[in-house]
Formats: sequence, C-alpha cells, structure tokens
Amino acid sequence: MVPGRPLEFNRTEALQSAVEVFWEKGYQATSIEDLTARMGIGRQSLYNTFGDKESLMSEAIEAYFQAASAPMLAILQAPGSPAKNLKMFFRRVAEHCSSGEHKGCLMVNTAVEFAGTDRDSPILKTIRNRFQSLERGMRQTIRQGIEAGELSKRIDPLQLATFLVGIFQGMLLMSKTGASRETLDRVAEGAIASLKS
Amino acid sequence: MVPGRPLEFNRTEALQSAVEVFWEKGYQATSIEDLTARMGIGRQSLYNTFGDKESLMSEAIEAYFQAASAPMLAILQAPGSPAKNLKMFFRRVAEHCSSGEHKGCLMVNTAVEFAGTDRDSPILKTIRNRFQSLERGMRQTIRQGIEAGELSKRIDPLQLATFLVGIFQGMLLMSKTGASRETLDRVAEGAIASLKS
DNA sequence: GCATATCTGGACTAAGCAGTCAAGAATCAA
DNA sequence: TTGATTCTTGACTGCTTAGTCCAGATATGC
Repeated sequence: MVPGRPLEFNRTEALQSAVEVFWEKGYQATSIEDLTARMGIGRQSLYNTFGDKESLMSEAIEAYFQAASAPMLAILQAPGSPAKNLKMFFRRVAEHCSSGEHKGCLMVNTAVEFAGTDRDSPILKTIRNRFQSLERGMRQTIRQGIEAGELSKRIDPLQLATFLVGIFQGMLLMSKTGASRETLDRVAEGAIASLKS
Repeated sequence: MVPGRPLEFNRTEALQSAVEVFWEKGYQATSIEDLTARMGIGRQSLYNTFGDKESLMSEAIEAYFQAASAPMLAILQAPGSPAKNLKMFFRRVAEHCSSGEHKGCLMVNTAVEFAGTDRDSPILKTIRNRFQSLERGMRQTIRQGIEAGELSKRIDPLQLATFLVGIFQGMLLMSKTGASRETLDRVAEGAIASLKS
C-alpha cells in the first residue's frame, strides 16, 4: 500500500448519508454544501473521494439499489410458493413505502428528474436496467407460479409482469406524494387480487 | 378601460408555451431565459404579465389541468355504461401517454419535484386536490357500475378506486421514464381485466 | 528524523440564476 | 398635440452554485 494520510471518515457511512440527502431532496436541489454538511466531511474530501456531483449520485444510486431494491427482488425469488412471494412482495412494498418520511424511491425520483433534461444520461440508463431486471424477475416468478398450478394457465406472463411493475411504480409514486399506509395497502391488495384471474 | 400600450403577444399562447417548457424540463431546471425564449417575449413582459416564476408555474399547472386532465375526468362521467367509461379511460391514458415525447404528466412531474423540498407548497396542495377529485370520480363511476349490474356487488368502491388511481399514476410514471406504447397498453389491459372480479 | 504521499480546510473563480431598474416606445383620452 | 398609462428592451444587482487551488496537517516506509 502507498503511504499518505488516511481518510478521517468512513467512506461507506459518508456515502450512506449522501444517499439520504439525494433521496430527500433530489439531485438538482441538493447542493455540495448540503452534502458535506450531512456527510460530515469537507468539500475537498468529497471531491477527492467521490469525484464530482454526478459520480457521487451514481454511487448513491448503486448503494441504494443494493440496500433497498435488491432485497425486494430477492423476495420474488425466495424458495417455496411463487404466488406467496408475489403477495409478500406487494405487502412489503406497501410497508416499505409508508415507513420513513415519504421519500418515495430514489430511483423513481431520479428517473423523473433526469428524464426531462438528460434523456440518455448514464444514470438514467442504470435505472432503466434495474427496472427491467425487476420485470424479468416478476415474469420468472409468474411462470413458476403457472407451472406450480398456483396461477391460471391463461395468464400471459409478460402482460401480467408489465402490469404488476406498473402497479409497483404507481405505489412508489403515491408514496412520494404523501399517500397513507391505508392507501398503499389498498393498492397492494388490488395487485394481489389481480393474480386470481 | 385604462389607456396604455397594449400587449404585443397573446397571453394564452405564451402561457401554453410555458406549460410545454415546464412539462419537458421541470420547474427547477427551467430558467427564466428558457421561458422567455420559448414564449417569445421579453424578461420584463414575463414578470409584468405573470408575476414571478412560481406564479407562472401555478398558472401553467392550472392551464394544463383544464386542457389535459379535465377531459380525462369527463370520460368517466360520460353518459352510458360506467364499465365502458372505465375501460375507455385507461385506453385513453395509454394513448395519451405514448403520444408526445415522453413528457409524462406535468402534475406528476411537479409533485415529485416539490415533494422533496416544499412539502406544503400551494402548488403541491393544488395537485393533491386534483388527484383526490380523480379518485372521487373513479369511485362514483364504480358505484354506478355496481348499481347498473356491470360490476360485481362484492367490489369495495373505495378499494378499487384507490387501486385504479394507483395504476393510473404508475402509467404516468412509466410514460415519463420512456415506456413504449405496447408496455402502456399491457398495463391498461391489466387494469381493465381487474374490473371483472 | 526524513522523504513521500495523501488528506484537510478555507479561500477563491467563473458561471448561472431570479428578480429589479430605468429609459424609451406605443397606445388612448382629451 | 399633450399627458397619462402601460409595455418593451437591455443592462444590472446580489446571490448561489459546482468545481479548483494551495498551504498546512498527518500518516507510512525507511
């Protein structure tokens, strides 16, 4: 290892703080000062460690995905009943969305914010990929449910998967704009009911 | 009438241009220069005629609602079959969302943008009211459908209305992030299918 | 202790922003 | 024509922003 003065802060913790700020305020509305204040580090330390604002945002999105989205995806692929996994998924979304302070989903918030200006920014591409992998996971679980006889054979996996992802995104959006736990539960129950057809 | 030099531009057309800019870029990302350029008027004319940036945004939201959202609400309340009106509603949303350049819905975009910072800005309150009136309209149409025997009596109007509004918001969000016509159609068909239960 | 390498803090730069000001132009009433 | 009123144009102000520079601090390897 090369010598030199060591970092005075924990990189992972600092990144986590950055995630929180971006999550609450969005990308543009967050200033470098907001970030340094919450992360508890100096301006130069931020630039040394994370590059510019956009790089930091990229890392924040990635960290958020690992912490929040990946576990959701894992629910779908849990061993046991695919239909139960789908139900569990939506109940968890309702739960997750109504805890915390209506921050919504960092990826959704960011997608909306960037879609207007940088339609093909690397950040936006990453987010789109993540949502696509959600749809793929959903489709696979649906297929497994059909094979297991838990879901009707008449179901078109692609159609249902797209529909469920749509509902999912709707819940994230409602959460951001201040929906109550009851509201989110109702939507989740609607999604679950739509499996029985 | 008081004398004075008359406006050199059409107020309504200028406002329409402002709607387009805010719709494409969002509130923060839109500068006064962006606005004056697209509206074809000078800086001072903008301030004289519309007040500050936030007032202009308020007027833009209102104009957007009158032009885009109100007709959607009217579909639900059209005379004839309530169930058909609900179907028509979702097909129209899919159509509306995939025309244009993935601008999504101005009210959704704005809600996401403001929810992070000014949680109780007047603009946000207006938008929330608009969505609430959509849910009320939805609920009423559902009740009419039940009374007419088109929808099952076991349906809870509140639950279904909330669910459908959630799907609706999901479609708006997907549209903003670049969903294709096919994707939106699949979600719409899912919503329609969920009426038969 | 000394050389080397990295980190930190604060001042700084250049650009972009919303909003204002003042001087001139266009209209109407009399 | 003259005066009152409103619109237009362009320069301007004060502020915030992302990102840079540099001097000093703190570590390691020898």
